[in-house]
Amino acid sequence: MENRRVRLRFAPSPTGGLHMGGVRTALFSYLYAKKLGGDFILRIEDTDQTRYVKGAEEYIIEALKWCGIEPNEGVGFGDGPYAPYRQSERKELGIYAKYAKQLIDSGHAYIAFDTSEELDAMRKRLEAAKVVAPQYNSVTRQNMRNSLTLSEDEVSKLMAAGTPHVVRLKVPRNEEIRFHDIIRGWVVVNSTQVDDKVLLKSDGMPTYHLAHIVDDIEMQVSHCVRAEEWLPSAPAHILIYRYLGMEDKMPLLAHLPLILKTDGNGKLSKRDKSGIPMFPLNWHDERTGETYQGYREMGFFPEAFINMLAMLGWNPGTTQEIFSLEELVQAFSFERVNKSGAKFDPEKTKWFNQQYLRMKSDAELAELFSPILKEHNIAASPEFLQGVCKLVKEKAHFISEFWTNGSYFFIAPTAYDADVIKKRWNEQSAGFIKEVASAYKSMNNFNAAEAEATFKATAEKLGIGAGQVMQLFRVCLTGVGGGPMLFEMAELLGKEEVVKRLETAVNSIK
RNA sequence: GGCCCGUUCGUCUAGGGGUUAGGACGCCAGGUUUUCAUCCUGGUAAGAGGGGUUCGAUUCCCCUACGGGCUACCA
Repeated sequence: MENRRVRLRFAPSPTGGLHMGGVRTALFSYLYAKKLGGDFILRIEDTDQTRYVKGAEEYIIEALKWCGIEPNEGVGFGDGPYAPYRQSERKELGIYAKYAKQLIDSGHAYIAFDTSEELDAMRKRLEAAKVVAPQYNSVTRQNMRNSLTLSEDEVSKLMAAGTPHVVRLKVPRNEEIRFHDIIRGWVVVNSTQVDDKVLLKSDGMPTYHLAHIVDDIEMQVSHCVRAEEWLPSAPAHILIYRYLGMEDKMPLLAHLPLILKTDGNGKLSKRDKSGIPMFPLNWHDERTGETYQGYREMGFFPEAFINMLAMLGWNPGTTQEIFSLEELVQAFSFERVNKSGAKFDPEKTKWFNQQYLRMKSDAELAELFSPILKEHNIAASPEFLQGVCKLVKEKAHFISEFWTNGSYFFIAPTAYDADVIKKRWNEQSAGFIKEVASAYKSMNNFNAAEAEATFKATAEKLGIGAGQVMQLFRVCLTGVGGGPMLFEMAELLGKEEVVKRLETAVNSIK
């Protein structure tokens, strides 16, 4: 345990799109592994063949790549010294059966032949009898069909006949199980609360309980990081390690708090009313035909997504909120992870994206904006594009807003905000706009400062307060009442275009 | 129902026996920009309840309440 290499694994099961809670688990594991110069491993836990979803594994890999938290070992990342990293493949190697046998041989596990009908009947009986913990355990197993109640002869006979059976953990009665969690401290549970967990299913596949322990042992995993929902089964896991004689080599445990729904109560669901995605990338569920939007597709930067996720349940202990991945690696520790679940906040999530948007250079933004323009069949020079980005970035949360709020940079308006017209347009307006247009026309050096000076001079000449006509001028130029710096915008559009737009506006308003 | 985990502004959170209980998002107000947005400044708002321990408890302990998780041959 001491001085062993830091090795953390992210071990999702490919049963659907990886949601943000899973990404956060991966993130925290990645951060800790990197901080200590250890390994970050991706293991695929595909032991449930009935829930296996095609494409899920690829999705997980792509999502980790997009997030920038790439494993250095495991499925999709070049494997490594402990290959294979897919549990279905490891099962073929007989790894789990070997450990199960060891448990049976040492008297800590047994074979059970009960059918699901018999199991159901048992539970019904227990419930009817108002038994406090209706489960397969040290007392109820005495009335079931297993290698503990059947004679050796009967067992061999059933086995020889190929009778379906499972291997169960023989959990002792009334024993105190203590374990330490890095985030929660000491947790104590009485073994009477733990049921005789199935270790090996009747199809020969291990359950999660056996599989993850075997693999964590075999793969030299040092820390087992997972969501809080695993806390109740941790005592059973302690027992398995103990019976395997590996308790002293057990990974350190860290149970992460859950991410909760934005509205109301409960844990995150696939779809959320907030309009913020629950998945890193678009996820198409073939079974229902539904597509869930991803952060990537909605226009989030991976850095913003990761930053937001990191602050959900963890904090650096300072007031710093914006962290690059490298900074997170440096600052992270499980000691600063909260114990309680966190509702995630859509507004703050957008705010994070805005922060990252503002940090980008105009050239980078132009690069990101180009594909959107292409979709609209618009071509523009890099200089013009950067100029637009510079002006529109201040109020945007997403690159996509560059288009929704700034398409007028590329397409002259054909309609003018009716509210502003109604409020500001009067008998003087047309004359004023015409006057400005003609003044601009004769200018040689058309830039923001000159355009503004000329604008004001014209207003003064006509005896109009500049403030009265500014917004009107804006509407004539862009069609809308709000937007970036007015005269900067005029400079960018250029004299020709400005004059043309003003003239068009005068002719079409009213 | 049982077991486990949790509970500081609306949300994410800091702090921790004596603090004006701090920050961020949001919201509100003022200022700048003779428009809007940005930006700046300020404001709003919190330790579930009840018992202890203590000179003193948001902080430690207990109970209750509430929230969450688990209770499968799913992970």
